[in-house]
Amino acid sequence: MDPIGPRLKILRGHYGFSQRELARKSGVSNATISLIEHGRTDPSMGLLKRILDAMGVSFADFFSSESRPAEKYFFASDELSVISSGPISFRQVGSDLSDSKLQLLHERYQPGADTGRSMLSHDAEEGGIILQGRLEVTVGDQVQVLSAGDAYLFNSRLPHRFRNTGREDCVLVTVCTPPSF
Amino acid sequence: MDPIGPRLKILRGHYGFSQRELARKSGVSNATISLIEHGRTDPSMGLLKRILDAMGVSFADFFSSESRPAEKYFFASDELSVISSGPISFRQVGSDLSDSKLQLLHERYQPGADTGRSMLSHDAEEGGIILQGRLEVTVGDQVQVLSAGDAYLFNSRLPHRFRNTGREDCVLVTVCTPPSF
DNA sequence: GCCAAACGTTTAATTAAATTAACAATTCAA
DNA sequence: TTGAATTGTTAATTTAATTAAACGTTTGGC
Repeated sequence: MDPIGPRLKILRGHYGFSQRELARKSGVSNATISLIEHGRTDPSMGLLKRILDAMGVSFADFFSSESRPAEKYFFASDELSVISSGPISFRQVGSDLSDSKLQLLHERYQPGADTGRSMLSHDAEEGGIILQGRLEVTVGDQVQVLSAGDAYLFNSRLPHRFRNTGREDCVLVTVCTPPSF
Repeated sequence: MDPIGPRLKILRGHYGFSQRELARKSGVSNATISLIEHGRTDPSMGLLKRILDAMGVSFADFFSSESRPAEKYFFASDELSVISSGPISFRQVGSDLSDSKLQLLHERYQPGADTGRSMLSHDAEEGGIILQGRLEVTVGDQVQVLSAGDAYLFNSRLPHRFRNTGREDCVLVTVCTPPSF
C-alpha cells in the first residue's frame, strides 16, 4: 500500500474541495484531513470511509486504483507507432490495442472549453489524438498540455478532465468504449 | 464499508487461524482481533493492513469482494427482464446493468416473425438452441431450417437472419457475447 | 494601504483505539 | 477427575487518533 495521504489529497483536489470543505462534508475536523494527507496519523477505517463517502468514492474504488502499477497515460508525438504509411497512415496509440473495442469520435474544443472534473465513471477506456490546437489533459495525478500530434490513453475509471486553455480551437480524434446499454 | 468485523472473522476461519494465531502473525494483540470482529472498535488503516497482510489479502481484494455481495446467480422466470415484445419477444437473464460479458436470452418468435437481414454486427459470437417449433436461420450464404433440439453457432460479424416460417411459435434460448460491444 | 475571509498547518486537550492482563469456557491428555 | 493448554471475551492501562483552537499566509475586496 502506498501512502494514502497524497492520493487522498489529489482526490480532494479533483473535486475542488478545500480541507475545511471536505471536513464539513464528511463530518471530521479539518486538522484530521491535514494530518492524514501528510501521513502524520493513521486514520481509522470508519473515518476514512466518511471522508471517501463525502466524495462519492467507495473503498473498492479507492483501493483498486491503488494497486494499479505505473501505467502510461501520455504519449509524445514520436511515440505513436505507425501501423501503415502511404496515402492513408494509421498511427497507433499505446502498445497493442488490436482487440480493444473502441469507438472513434471527432471533437472540437473551443477556447476555454472545459469538461470539468470527472470522477470514477464506469469501467471503460478513453483515448485521443490532438489534431490542432492545444489541450490540457488531467488523468489521475498527472497533468499535461498536449499539442498537435500528441495523444492520451487511460482507463476512464481514473479521474480525468479536458480543458482548452489556448486561444484557438482544439481539434482531436478520440476513442472510447461504446456507451453501452 | 459495511461490517468488516464479520467478514474478517470469516476470512480468519477460512485460513483456520485462531484469534491469537492471527494476532501473533500480524503483530497485533488478540484482544484487538476480538474487538474488531465484534465491531466494538474502529481499527486504523495501518492495523487492518497488518492483519490482512498476515493472511495474504490486499486491501483491493478485501474491498472488491465487499462491493459485490449483492450478486445474483439465480433468476425466477418472471424475473427475466423483457427487452421487447411483439412478434419477437426477448427476455434477458440478469440485469440490463449487469457488467456480465454474457447475454443470455429466452426468445419467442411468433409465426411469420422475421428479424430481417442483419448485416455488420459486432465482433462477437452468438448461438442458440431451439426448444420448440421451427426456425429458419440464415448465416452468410447458408440457409437452414432448425427444429427443436437443433442449434446454431456463428460469429455475429457474419450477416444473419432469423425467420419463423412455420405455423406455431418458436421458442429458443440464445447466448451472445459480449452484450453491448 | 487596510481588513476580512479563507487557506493549510500546528499544538494542547480530548476521545477512542490498542495493549496488557486478567477472566470463564473448552479441549485434550494423563 | 485433574491439570495444562487452548479457545474467545472483558476490564484497566497505555498509546495514539481526533478534535478544538490557535497560528502564520495568502487572497480578494474596498
